[in-house]
Amino acid sequence: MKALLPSFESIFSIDCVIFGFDRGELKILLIERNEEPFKDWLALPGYLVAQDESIDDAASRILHELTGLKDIFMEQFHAFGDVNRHPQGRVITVAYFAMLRLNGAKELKPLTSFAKKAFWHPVNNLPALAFDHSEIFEKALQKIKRKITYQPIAFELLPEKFTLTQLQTLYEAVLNRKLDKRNFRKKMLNYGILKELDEKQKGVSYRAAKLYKFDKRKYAKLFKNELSF
Amino acid sequence: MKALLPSFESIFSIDCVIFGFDRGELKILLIERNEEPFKDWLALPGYLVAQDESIDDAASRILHELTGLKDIFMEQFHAFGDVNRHPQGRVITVAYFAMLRLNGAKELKPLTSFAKKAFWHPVNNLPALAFDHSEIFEKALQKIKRKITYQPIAFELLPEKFTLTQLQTLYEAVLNRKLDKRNFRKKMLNYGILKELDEKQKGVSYRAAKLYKFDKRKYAKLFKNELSF
DNA sequence: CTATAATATTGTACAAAGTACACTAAGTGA
DNA sequence: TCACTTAGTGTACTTTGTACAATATTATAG
Repeated sequence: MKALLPSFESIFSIDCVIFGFDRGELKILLIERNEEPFKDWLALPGYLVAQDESIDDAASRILHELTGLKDIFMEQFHAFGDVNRHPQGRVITVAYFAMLRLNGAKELKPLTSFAKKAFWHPVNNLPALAFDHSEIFEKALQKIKRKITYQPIAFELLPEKFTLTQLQTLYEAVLNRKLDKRNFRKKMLNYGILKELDEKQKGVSYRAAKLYKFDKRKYAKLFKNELSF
Repeated sequence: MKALLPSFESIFSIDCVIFGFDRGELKILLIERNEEPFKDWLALPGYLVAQDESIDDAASRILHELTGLKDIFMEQFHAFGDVNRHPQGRVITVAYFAMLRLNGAKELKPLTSFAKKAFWHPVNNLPALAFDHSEIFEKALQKIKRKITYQPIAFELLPEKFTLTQLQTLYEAVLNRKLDKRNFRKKMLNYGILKELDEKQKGVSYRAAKLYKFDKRKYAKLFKNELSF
């Protein structure tokens, strides 16, 4: 397909901010770059969009190629288009985020040589990242902080069965502040979107907590109502 | 500046959804196109991004060239990147929105021949728009519906001095539902971000209402708190 | 078996915010 | 001065948010 107006052509990329939650810590997925510019630097998984793919498709493909992860639902959140954000030319990027449960200890394995490796890194103490990726990450963090207060995205980060304490720890990690235990439970249970299971936590050396599941049906009914913290 | 990886080049555009509020009606700014494709169709103001301008700068420039409007603060809200959204080739677009007061009866006058004219159109009964612009508009409308519930964007749509009834009518137009007068006033006045003036409405053939101003100082203090409707 | 250590679980009183609802006041103009 | 139109106001009730601490349960060590 021939472009119409060559003087307006730009290079276009996707960057992904993938959040995970593991042992009480919020993490994001980084790659170590294997190509210039910023060779050997840490960066968000990101690459160029081809002409024959939608940006949503490109996001899925790129994440897969750089990390091995497939079938991750990502949501677009911002385009970054400063002229000099890429040292070698004009590159506009659209950033996506996703939330991911880490329980399966999913294998991370780049499928291309563009990334040396992919790995999880705690969001606290992030090192300097390539390009404007630190800025992109910050914007994503702000986005999920807001979003967790009105949509049940937290459940995407937890294993299917979880305890209320785990849920609370996650909220605290994202919001970066302590919440009151009794009030948190009251509020969560009141929403009626948790299903209490007959099972209990296993393998802990203290009183085991009840396990819960997120009840998608009930949530769908309440969809217009928003949560707030 | 030479592009690095020619096979990844795309054309890149900006589209603007500019909301205005006039005589109780929510409106948006449209242009009539003067170029193929979609010649003579109505469309959102939008054009291509040059290689040497940031996307934010491009948005301001494009709005100015197509409508004559200057110094409008726009906020980016979504990128649209389906492969076939433009009939003649791959064009990725980033959409911006803004809120504008129409009181000054600002003159709309395209500076380029790309648009025959620019004009306000009520958001109800919008005609079919060029490209995927109807979809872009819908997304913008959803965005401001959400946003008006937690940020005082309503004030950008009203004249500097306004009555509480005008403010309420605006909220009702954006949210597309009736609100209770007493509760609305109680809530608004409670936020403490309105300054009551010594003036009254003029030129009405019934009891004149008090005029208010939005108090930016007080709002800034409360910035972390959000409104909700 | 008992004691200890660790976390799970629970309730109440108060404050703040949301909601439903209808009459009186003020200004205009005939 | 009367009729019309919109401005302006309050109360009772419900819901939600918030501050705060003691008891229950289980695992493990001795």
